[in-house]
Amino acid sequence: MTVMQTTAGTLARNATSTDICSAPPRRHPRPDGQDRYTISEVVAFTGLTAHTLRWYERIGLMSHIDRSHTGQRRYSNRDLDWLDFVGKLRMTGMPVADMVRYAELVREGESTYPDRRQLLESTRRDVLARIAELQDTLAVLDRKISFYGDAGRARETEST
Amino acid sequence: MTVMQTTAGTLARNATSTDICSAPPRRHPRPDGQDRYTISEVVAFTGLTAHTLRWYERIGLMSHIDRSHTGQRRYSNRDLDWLDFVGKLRMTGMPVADMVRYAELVREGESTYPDRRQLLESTRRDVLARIAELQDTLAVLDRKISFYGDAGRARETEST
DNA sequence: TATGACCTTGGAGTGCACTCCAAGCAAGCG
DNA sequence: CGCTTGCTTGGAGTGCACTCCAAGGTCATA
Repeated sequence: MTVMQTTAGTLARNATSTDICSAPPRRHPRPDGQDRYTISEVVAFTGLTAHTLRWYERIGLMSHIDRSHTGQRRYSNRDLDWLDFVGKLRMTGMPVADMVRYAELVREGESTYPDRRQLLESTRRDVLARIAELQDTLAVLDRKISFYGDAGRARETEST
Repeated sequence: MTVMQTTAGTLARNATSTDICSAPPRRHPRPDGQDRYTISEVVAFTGLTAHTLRWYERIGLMSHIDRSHTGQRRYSNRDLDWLDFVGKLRMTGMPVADMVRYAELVREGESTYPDRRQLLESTRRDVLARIAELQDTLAVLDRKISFYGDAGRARETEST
């Protein structure tokens, strides 16, 4: 355990260091203690839809969200951090099923550290490969763009 | 704009410069003249399935493929180049519908150069953005991996 | 207390990009 | 000639990741 990340003057010491581990330097909408966001607030913060948030919970991508006395969801800063991380994983192209697998590992506790690490390292390799592919693609695009070259000068002054 | 990237001594002069424009330095399986590949050969070269190849043709992502006297498809080196490029576009996350749009522009001839250029430039911007996102994700992964750190050392010696 | 915005659920529907199927034609081989 | 393998077609099916719906309960404001 023992988080310890000395990332300069981050006022982020917010991670309770239980499970989410090294928290990103994210500024939460409200400080810990008042972090009981409704689903629509989370929609506003994350850009996900309420449908998607409920669906994430149903499939086990999020552990059970805290509820108000009448059964409405109340998300915490921790949940926001998790959603943030899930967003990153999603960007890597990782299938949701694999993210659920990771979430399960997290729920199982510290004993799954090696598995989690392996999963992340394999993801890391995928990301590196994808970046390489994209850079390759970029080269192709540049070649074609320069071929079409000044032919495109005529119209469209708002090209940026 | 004016891209201008002087990428060393590109020996690429093979493009007939009709439509596909600046062809990538791809070595074709057979030289021009003997390039009448069956669908299963193209499957072997590209990794796509025969289903997908036929489907690409049906939706207009490929212009009509040459046929043998009995009606079987015979792909040319040019078709292979196009599939190569389509593969690149696909990697950028461009929806198939947009690729079809590009294919239509190509079919319409030189008059669409400006539109094609614009489309590619917008794609280029998307690619750059995606690379940036991925690099961001990489940083997050690295942070987490180093958190899980040596906890994962125990088993699995084949980590690479 | 009533109006309207917000929240709940299970289950069904959507859009994308394939992916497969059945029925049938064609070529090569013993 | 029959057999196998490969190719053809239109249309239907699949899997993923949402996305929406209907029917109803909750909450803040007038």
